[in-house]
Amino acid sequence: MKTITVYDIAKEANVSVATVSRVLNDTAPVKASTREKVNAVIQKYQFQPNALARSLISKATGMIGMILPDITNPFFPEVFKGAEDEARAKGYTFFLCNSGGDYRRESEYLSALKEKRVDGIIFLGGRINASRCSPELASEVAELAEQIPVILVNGALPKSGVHRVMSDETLGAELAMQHLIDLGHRDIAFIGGVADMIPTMQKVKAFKKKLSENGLPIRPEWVLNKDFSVENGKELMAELLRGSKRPSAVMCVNDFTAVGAVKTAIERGLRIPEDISIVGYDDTPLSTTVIPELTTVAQRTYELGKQSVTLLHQLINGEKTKKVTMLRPELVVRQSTGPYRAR
Amino acid sequence: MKTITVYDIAKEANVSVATVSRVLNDTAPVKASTREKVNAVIQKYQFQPNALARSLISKATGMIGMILPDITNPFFPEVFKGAEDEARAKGYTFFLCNSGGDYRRESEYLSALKEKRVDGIIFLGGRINASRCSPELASEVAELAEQIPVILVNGALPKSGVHRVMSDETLGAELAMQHLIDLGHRDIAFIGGVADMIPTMQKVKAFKKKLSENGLPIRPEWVLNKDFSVENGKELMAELLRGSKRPSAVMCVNDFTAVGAVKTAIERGLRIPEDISIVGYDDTPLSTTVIPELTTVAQRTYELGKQSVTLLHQLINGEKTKKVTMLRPELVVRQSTGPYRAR
DNA sequence: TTGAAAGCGCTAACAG
DNA sequence: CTGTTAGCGCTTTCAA
Repeated sequence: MKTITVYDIAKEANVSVATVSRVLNDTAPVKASTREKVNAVIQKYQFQPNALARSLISKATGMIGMILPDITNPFFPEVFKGAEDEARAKGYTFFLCNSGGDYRRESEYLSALKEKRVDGIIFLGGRINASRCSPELASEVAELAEQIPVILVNGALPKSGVHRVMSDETLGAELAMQHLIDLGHRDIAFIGGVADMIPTMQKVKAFKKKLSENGLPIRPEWVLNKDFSVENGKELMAELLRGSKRPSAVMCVNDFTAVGAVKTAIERGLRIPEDISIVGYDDTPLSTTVIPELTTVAQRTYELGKQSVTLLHQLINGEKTKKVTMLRPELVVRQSTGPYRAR
Repeated sequence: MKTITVYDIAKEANVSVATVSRVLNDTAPVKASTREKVNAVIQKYQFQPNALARSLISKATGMIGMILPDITNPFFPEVFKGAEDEARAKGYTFFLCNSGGDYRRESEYLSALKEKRVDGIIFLGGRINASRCSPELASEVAELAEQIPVILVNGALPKSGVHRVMSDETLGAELAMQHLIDLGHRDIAFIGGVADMIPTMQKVKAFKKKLSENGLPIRPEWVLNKDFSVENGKELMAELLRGSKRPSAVMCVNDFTAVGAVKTAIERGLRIPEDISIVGYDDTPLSTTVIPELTTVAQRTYELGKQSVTLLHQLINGEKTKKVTMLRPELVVRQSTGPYRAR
């Protein structure tokens, strides 16, 4: 089936392709009668101009690429949704690239997106969370960012001026800790996360800082990392419970590990929050799904996506914007935390 | 910054653009020394050919569009992941379009994807689940499917031969019901879903069929629909519990409503499964997150995505494929169901 | 207002 | 093996 082009329209409407283009884009005055005639033919054939050909000339594709580590982690769909809602009005469509946090795949996608000439890229996870991101990996992104607008979400690249939108995870962790301390807890543990990923490091640092500030000892055996899964939450909670003394409160790196922690605690016959308080992070839908519902830190995930697009759009239009946008997280108190009770 | 093209490469390497193209695509023999020379220049400038220009000629973009109703529902990211994993190896990139189930937005995206000349489209939710999909809405997709390969996932269009990959939801619902009946339950309710959406209808039908087959009465007040949310699960469970007689088992349209049902049941002091059995549907990650873990029906979500791409790829290559691929769901027994106990 | 013609960056005959 | 050239489908001067 022959694809129909502006030439076909032009011929049938007895005008030139230039005129067809003009009515298509409303880019120059066209006599009303001519316009109607052309539109009629366009209607008749349901003609849609080839976006590829257009983009080839205009140098704009209306496409944004989003690279993220794991779309099955409910945090990311929320970011995506925020981004898409903001972008749709502006006429963008999204490439979604699931990197699995794998640097190789990130590179492949970066390259593919560049070839496809996306107007901008939103990058999450993977290398931009690594505490020691290799110079090659970093400069790959930094160099790309000089050709195509790039926004880093909740991450950073060593000595590169790439634009970022961030949730203040240090503050978030402090909020959670302060809450626990206000409830009278003194024996607090931290579980989950990857020790050399920046978000984890920031949280651990805030955790320790809050302990110190309040004259509480830091017990190394109460700072357990591994990954971000429910499974890991279970394991680490079990490990905590194996110790001679058990904490009265546990701060978790995210909602997944918090859920795991809750499950293990309950299995072991502990009541939450009477026997042990647990706080999550991210405020994913998961947190209201568990029993008891999770006290957690909301990092305004949706907003993260939205802001990224707003910024990206400004960048694409050549406007100057601030390098770092910091979003303020909020503590959401639900059922999994309660006052300290002496045993 | 000037974008560099094959001409720049050609000039610097002292060859013609044709030769550059040849080494780029390995489409005709090139003398080894020439090839090296060209490659060196390509390396030097980190040249990447413009995919738009390529696609304009080749009539293939390596892009697949996926339209789905709600990326924050964990069912869909899983489908996406299956699709992407399969597609990545084949060199495709994905447009992800979140329709919100809104027909208007579906149409907008359909149109945008067509303009962008995607190689194929995977369509989920929205109109293809409506029991009475208007002829215009249906033919919009059907007509598009004659120009671009389209796969419908877990849905259908009235009298249209569009290719589909489906999970057998009738069988799935029967499996769940049989399980409850085998456990000795006779007072079974069904909650959740939208009454005029096909997946809900199929499940309700299977639900009723199983009751009849086993000589059990169908109580209209025990078939409650509204939507697919956790909130709705809570509400409908509450309504069930308000009745004079309460069911000993509840089948839910999906895991969300099942979680809601579990929460309300526990709040009301019921033990699960001792006092009431609850079964979900979809086997989303949610189901292992709740306490007790959900007995549910796995519809092999990941596989759904994977198969869609396999099929789409065949269609794109002009191969003949069967119109309907039916995947067999499986019952996953966990903790939320148990034998009937007389009260 | 309108048309002719020159590209956008690349591939693919067709010659040599 | 390699170069010339004509497009792919559209927009955009430049003239008329």
